[in-house]
Amino acid sequence: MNKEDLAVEFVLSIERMHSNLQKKIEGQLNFHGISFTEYLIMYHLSAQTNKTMRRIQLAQSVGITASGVTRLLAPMEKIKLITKESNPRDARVSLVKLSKVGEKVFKEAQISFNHSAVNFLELLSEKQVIALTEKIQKLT
Amino acid sequence: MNKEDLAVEFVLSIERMHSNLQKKIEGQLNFHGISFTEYLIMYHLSAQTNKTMRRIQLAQSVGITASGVTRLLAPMEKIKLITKESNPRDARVSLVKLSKVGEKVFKEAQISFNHSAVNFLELLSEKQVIALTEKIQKLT
DNA sequence: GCATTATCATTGATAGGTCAAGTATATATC
DNA sequence: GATATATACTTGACCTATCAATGATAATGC
Repeated sequence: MNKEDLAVEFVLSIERMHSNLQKKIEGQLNFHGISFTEYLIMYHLSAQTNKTMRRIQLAQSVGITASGVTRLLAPMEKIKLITKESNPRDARVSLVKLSKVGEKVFKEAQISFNHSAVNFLELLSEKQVIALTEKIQKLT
Repeated sequence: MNKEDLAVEFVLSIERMHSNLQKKIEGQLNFHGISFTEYLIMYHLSAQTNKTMRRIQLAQSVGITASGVTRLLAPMEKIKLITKESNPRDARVSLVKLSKVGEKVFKEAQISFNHSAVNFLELLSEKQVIALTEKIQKLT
C-alpha cells in the first residue's frame, strides 16, 4: 500500500471510530440530559479555580465558534446550569460561571463520561493508550 | 496518570484532531464545490464496479442515517452528480448511480482529498501511520 | 391467499452548528 | 479628545444531520 492509500485509510478509520465514540458517549450523557458539547463546556468551566470563563475562551477550548457558544449557553442558562456575570473592567465581555447545580450535574455526568471513555479503550493496554494519544496530539 | 484520566485525555485529543482534520479536508473540497460527506458518497459509489449502490447501503458505508442520505442526495441529483435508478426486482429500493459528471468531479476532488490526507500525516513515518491506523481500527 | 411483520425510503419537526452582518465597548493614533 | 480600528458577543439566515412517524412494497407463516 502506498503513502496516499495509507493516508486515506487512516482518515476513513478515524471517521468511523470518531462517529462510534461520539455515539457511545452521547448515549451515556443522555441519561443526565446533556449533550457532548454541553459536557465539554462544563468540563472546561469546572477546571477553572473560580469556575468562570469568558465566552471566547470557552469557544476556543471546546472548538466551536463564539456564535455557537451563545446558542449553546442560552438553554443551559435557562435551566440554571450556568450563570452570566459581567466583567467590571471590560463591559464587552460576558463571563460564564458554572452554578452549584451545574457542578452537581457535571460531577454525576463525569462518572458516566469517564466510564464510557475507559470502556471504549478496553482493547488497548495502558501503554498503548499513552502512545496512541501522543501520536494523535502530534497531528494537532 | 490513572486509567480514567488517560482515557479522558485520549477522547479530548481525538476531538481536537478530528475537528482539525475535518476543517482541513473540507477546506480543500470546497474548491470542488462538495462537502466531506458528499465526497464520501462519491468515494463509495466510485468503488463499485457498476458505480451503483442502494441508499441504505450507502448510509451504512458513510455512517449517516437513511434519512440523511435522502437529504444529501437531493441536491447532488439536481446538479447531476448522481442519478436515480430503480431495481426491477424490488420496487422499494432506489438505486444511486454516480454519473459521468460525478466521476469527473470525484476524480478531481480525490487529488485534493488525498493530498490533504497525506499532508495531515506528514509528521509521522509510514510505519507509524500503519501502526496508528491499526489501533484505531481495533477500537471500532 | 391473507394477515402480519420486516425493509426501504421519505417527510416534518428539531438539534446544533456555521457564516456574515450588526451592536457595543475598548484601544490606539494623531 | 476625535477618529479609526480591534475585540466580544449576538442575531438572522442557512446547512446538515437526527429521530419518529408514515407510505409503499416484500417476505413469511399458516
